[in-house]
Amino acid sequence: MNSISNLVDIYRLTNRKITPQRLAIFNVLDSNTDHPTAEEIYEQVKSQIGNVSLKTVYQTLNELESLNQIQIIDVGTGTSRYDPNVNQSHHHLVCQNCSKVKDIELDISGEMLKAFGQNSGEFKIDRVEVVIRGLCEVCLGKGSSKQSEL
Amino acid sequence: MNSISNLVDIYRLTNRKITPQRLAIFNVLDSNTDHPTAEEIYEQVKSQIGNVSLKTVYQTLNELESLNQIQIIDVGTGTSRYDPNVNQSHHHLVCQNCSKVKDIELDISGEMLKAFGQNSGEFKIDRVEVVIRGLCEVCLGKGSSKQSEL
DNA sequence: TAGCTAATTAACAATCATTGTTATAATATA
DNA sequence: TATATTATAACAATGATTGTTAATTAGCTA
Ligand SMILES: [Mn+2]
Ligand SMILES: [Mn+2]
Ligand SMILES: [Zn+2]
Ligand SMILES: [Zn+2]
Repeated sequence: MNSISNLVDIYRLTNRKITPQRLAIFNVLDSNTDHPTAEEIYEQVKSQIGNVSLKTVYQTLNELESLNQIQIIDVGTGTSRYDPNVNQSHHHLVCQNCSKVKDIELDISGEMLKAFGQNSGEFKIDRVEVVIRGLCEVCLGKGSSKQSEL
Repeated sequence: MNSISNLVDIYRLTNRKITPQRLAIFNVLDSNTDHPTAEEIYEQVKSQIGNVSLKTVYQTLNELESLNQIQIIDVGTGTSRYDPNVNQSHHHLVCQNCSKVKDIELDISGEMLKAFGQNSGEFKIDRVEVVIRGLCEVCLGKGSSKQSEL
């Protein structure tokens, strides 16, 4: 994601209005590395500006994606995650216990991409997404098989 | 997935009943490489034995997964795919145009796994899933940006 | 082969994430 | 400040999946 001021510029240039709701959403996303859900973003925005609707949050997030300012990722946890990290190519670690998502930098290039291409037949590769499942450091500490205990 | 007769054995051994619905579902899944959705399996079963409920299909599929006889995969197309290929470790190609899912054999081992492990910090890796997005051979033929034209 | 019982099914309602609709409100600009 | 345009909120709707439960069936046994 660009900086908030850049986003404001982008919104102005594309004839979109700068509303308190949008600014608050930009703010929550800004350098956020938590891969929050729409609901989580909604809660944070609400605590900042009092009132938003979940619909507005979804709308703005979809808009930001179509402007290539965020990435909507689905790692199979049932809800989409919103990721402002679009400038740096990266992949994801997903905790099988607490569902937290963390970035991992992997160079999918050279040898790997070659190997992928060789096996893919007639398929024209656009992008490669790697999801690594396992246990995060927090869940490793506690017994590994427990469900998220508060 | 095991062969159908093996599945029947597994079901007998675990005190489950061999019903026409279940047999038909086994049959649809048997050496199926299409990664069908529950709905698609439901339609095929219905054409075979006349009546099933979608709920029964979902139930049986979840059961087969917990018996490790199929794999439920979510490649972000909004609906789960059911994959009987569990004996052979593999990954997936997903067409961005028609959403078809195809298997791809990739050796995620040696160099790659080492690289993954080095970047993953304290994270304990259980499994690595690779999703390769792009265009399948069929969609490459037609103009690439069209939606599935019948 | 008929009867018994536990397991299964089908019908239906419910859930959850996400999107559609629309009347009201707020922003940008002249 | 008035006006045009865009955005918001409230609410309903959707689609995939799961929950509930009464009726049915498979598999065993007499
Ligand atoms: Mn990320
Ligand atoms: Mn597969
Ligand atoms: Zn965890
Ligand atoms: Zn295709």
